[in-house]
Amino acid sequence: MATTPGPARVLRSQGLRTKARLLEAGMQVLGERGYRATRVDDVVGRAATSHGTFYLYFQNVGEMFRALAHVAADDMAALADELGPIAPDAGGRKGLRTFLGRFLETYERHGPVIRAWAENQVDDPDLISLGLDTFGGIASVLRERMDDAGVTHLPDAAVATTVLLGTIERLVYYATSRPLELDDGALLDELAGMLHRGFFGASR
Amino acid sequence: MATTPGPARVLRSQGLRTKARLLEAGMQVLGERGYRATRVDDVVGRAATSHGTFYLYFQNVGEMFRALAHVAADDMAALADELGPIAPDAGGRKGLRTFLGRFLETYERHGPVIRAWAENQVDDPDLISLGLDTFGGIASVLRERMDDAGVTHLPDAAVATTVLLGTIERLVYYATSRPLELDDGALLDELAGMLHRGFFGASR
Amino acid sequence: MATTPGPARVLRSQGLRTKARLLEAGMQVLGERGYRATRVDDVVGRAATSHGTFYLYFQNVGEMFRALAHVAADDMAALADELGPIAPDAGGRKGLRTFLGRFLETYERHGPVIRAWAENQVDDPDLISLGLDTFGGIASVLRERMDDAGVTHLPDAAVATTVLLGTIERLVYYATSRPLELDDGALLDELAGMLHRGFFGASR
Amino acid sequence: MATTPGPARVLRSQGLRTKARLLEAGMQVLGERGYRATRVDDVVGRAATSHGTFYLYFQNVGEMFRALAHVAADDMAALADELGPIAPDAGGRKGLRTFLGRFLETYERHGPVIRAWAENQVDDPDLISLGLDTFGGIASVLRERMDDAGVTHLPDAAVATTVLLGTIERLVYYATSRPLELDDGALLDELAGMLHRGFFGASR
DNA sequence: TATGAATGAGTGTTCATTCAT
DNA sequence: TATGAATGAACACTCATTCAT
Repeated sequence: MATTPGPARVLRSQGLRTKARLLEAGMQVLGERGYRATRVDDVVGRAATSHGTFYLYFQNVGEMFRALAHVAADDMAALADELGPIAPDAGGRKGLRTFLGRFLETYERHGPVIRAWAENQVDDPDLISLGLDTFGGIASVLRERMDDAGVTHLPDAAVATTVLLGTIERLVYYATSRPLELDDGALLDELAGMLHRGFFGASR
Repeated sequence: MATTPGPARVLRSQGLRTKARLLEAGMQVLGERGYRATRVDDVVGRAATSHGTFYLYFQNVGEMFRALAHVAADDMAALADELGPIAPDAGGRKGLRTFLGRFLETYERHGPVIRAWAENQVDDPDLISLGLDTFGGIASVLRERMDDAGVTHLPDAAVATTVLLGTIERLVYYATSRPLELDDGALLDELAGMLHRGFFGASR
Repeated sequence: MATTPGPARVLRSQGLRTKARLLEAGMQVLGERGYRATRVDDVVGRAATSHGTFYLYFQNVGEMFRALAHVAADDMAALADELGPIAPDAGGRKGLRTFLGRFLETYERHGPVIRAWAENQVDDPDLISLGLDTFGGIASVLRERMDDAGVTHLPDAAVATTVLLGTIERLVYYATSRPLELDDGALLDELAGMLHRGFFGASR
Repeated sequence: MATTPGPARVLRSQGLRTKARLLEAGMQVLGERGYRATRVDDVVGRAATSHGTFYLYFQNVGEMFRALAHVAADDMAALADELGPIAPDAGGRKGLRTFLGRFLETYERHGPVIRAWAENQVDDPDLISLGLDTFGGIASVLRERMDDAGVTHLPDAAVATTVLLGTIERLVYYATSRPLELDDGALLDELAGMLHRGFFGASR
C-alpha cells in the first residue's frame, strides 16, 4: 500500500527503468512545449514506449507532473539548507554567488517544473501549495540571512524577500531559456553583485 | 461585403461595440486561463455573443491575441517616452517610482498579454518580435538613463538592463496576480528604492 | 403572384439589375468552385452586394441555382430545334459540325450548370428531371436524325444516342475547361468527323 | 509508438482490418456523396468505428482519398498493360471489347475516385498529376495501338485519343451509375463497335 | 431596396484515457 | 510488463440563413 497515488505495484528493475525513462522524457517535453502543451503522445514517443505503458506507471498526466514536482521540490529544499550567512563583505558576496550557482544548476535540472509553478500554470491545489512551500522555504532562509546581516534599511522584509526571489528566478530563467551572448558565469556575477548591494547592505 | 474578417469589412457602431466586447472578454479569459488555455467558448460566453460572431471579427483566436498585443505594445511604447532622467538623489528616486507606478497601471490593463510574452508562450514569430521590440525599447531607455546618471559600476550594462526589466516585470506580475497582504504602493516604493540603489548609484 | 418560387415581389429596374448581377456572379463562382463548393459569400462578394440582399432575391442558394438552370435548359432546348437532317455526305457532316459549334457556345454560357447536371451533383429531384428532360430532348432529336439518315447498323439506338450525347458533352467540357493546345475549331472538326462516321453511316 | 498516423506506425492484423474497413467505407461514401460531400462522420458510421479511430489511420480526409487514389492508379496502370494490338478485323474488335470489359470492372471498383479525377474535383496538385499520368498512360497505349493499326485518317491523333478516352470514361460512368434498362454487355458491345469503326479503321 | 450583424447547427481534428491481447 | 487499438468529449472554425436598421 503505497502512500503515493497510482497503481500500488512493486516495480522490478525493468519497470523502474521504464518509469525513469518516462519521467526523463516528460521533463524534456515539458521544457520544450510547456505545461499546457505537453502531450502524452510526445512523452511516450520520446521514451520509445507506448500509451498503454504510460498508464501502467501513472494514473494520468497530472500524476507524472506531480512526480516530477516532488523531485524538484526536494532538490530545491536541499538548496536552501546550503545557504550560509552572508556578510556585507567580499566573502558574503562570494557565498551569495555560490548559492546562485547552485540555484542555476537546480534550475537546469528542474526548470520546466519550476517555471510551471512560477508562471501559475498549475491547477492542482496540492501542487500549488508544494510550490509555494518550496519557494517560501528558500525565501525564509534568505530573509534569515538578511536579518543575520543586520540589514535594517528595508521597510518591509517580506516584500523585499519576494522581490529578491522573484528576481533570482526570472534571471535564472533567462539564463537557461535563451541563448544569451554572455555566459552564465558573468550573469551570475552581475546578479550576485546587485543583490548583495541591494539587499545585504554591501557598498560598491 | 463578405463575412470573413479583414480590412475589407466596414464596421458600424454596433459592430465596433461587439468587437470591443470580444476584446475585453478575450483579455479577461486570457488573464484567468492563460494563453494556451484560452477557449473561444469562454470568450464568446463572457462577451454574451455567439461562436459565429467571434469569427466575424477575428480570423482565429491568434488574431484576437494579435489585436490585443498591438494595443499593449502601443501603451508600453508610450510608457518608455515618459521616463525622464533619473539622478541618484531623492528626485531621481521619485521619478523612478512614478515610472513604476505607470508601469503597474499599464500592466493592470495588459498584464495577460505581457505575461504571455514574458513567459515565452507565443509561437507567432511576428508577435515574438513585437514583444522583444517593445521590451527592448523600454530597456534601451532605461539604459540611456543609467548612462546619463553616470553609472559606471556595472560591468555589463546590457545584462544589467535585462536583469532590471525582468525584475520589474516579474514583481509587477506578483503585485497584480496574487492578493498580496501588502498594498501595491508599498511594493513599488520598495522596488523603486532597491532599483535606485542597485542600478542608478543611489546610496542609502 | 409569380409562378416561380421566392418572394412574390415586383422588381423595378434597380432590383432587376441587382438580381442579374447576382445571377452572373453565381454562374462565375459555380464555374470556378463547382456546385458543392459555391458559397453565398463568394457570390455576394463578386456581385458587390451583401448577404441580406441575396436573400431579397432568392429564398436560398438552391433557388439561385434553379434560376440559372432554367435559363440553361431553355437555351439547350432551343439548340435542339436547330438541328436539321444529317445526311451521310459532306453536307451532313457540315450540319453536324455547325450543331456542335452551337453546342459549344451554349456550353460556354451555361457550362457550370450543365456540368452539375452531367456529373450528378444536384440533389433536387425537380432539377434532376429538368436536366434529364433537356438532355433527353436533344438526344431524341439526334436519334430522329439518325433514323432519318437510314442508319440501321446500330443494334440499340437508345444506347447509341446516350453514347453520342455523353461523348459530345464530355468533349465540349474538355474544350471549355482546360487550356488545350489545339483550338476549339480543330477539336470540333475532329469530333464531327468521328460522330459522322460512327453514327451517321458516313465513310471516310 | 505515437498515435499519429504515418510510416512510423506499425499495424498489426486488427489495425490492418480496421484500416481496410475504413477505406472500403470511404469508397462507398465517395461514390454516394461525391468528393466534396464526403463526411468523416459517414465514413466512420459505415465502418462502424469512431471518429478518433479514423484519425489513427489517416491524417485527414484528404489522405484517405490519396490512399484510395493510389490503389486506383495502380489498377488502371495494370489495365493499360493488357491492351494488345487491335486490327481492323473481327479479332481486333474482340480485343477492344475485352479491354472495355476490363475497364468497366476497374471502374466498378474505383469509380468514385476515377470520377473525382475526371470531374476535376481534386485540389491536391500531386493527385491531379497522378490522375493525369494514369489517364495519360492509357491514352498513349491506345494511341500506339492506333498507330500500329495503320490508322491514318485522323488529322490529330492527340485530340482523337482524348476524345476516345473521354468517351470511354463517361460511358462507363453511365453504365455504373444509373440503373440503365439495357445491360452492361450490350452497352460495351455497342461502344466497342463504334470505337472500332471510329478510331481503328474498321468498316461495317 | 440595401446592408451589416448575429446565429447555431455542422464538420474536421485532437487527445487523454481505457481495453484486449 | 508491454503495446496497438479504440473511444468520445472537447475544441476550432465554416456557412446558410435570419434580423434590425
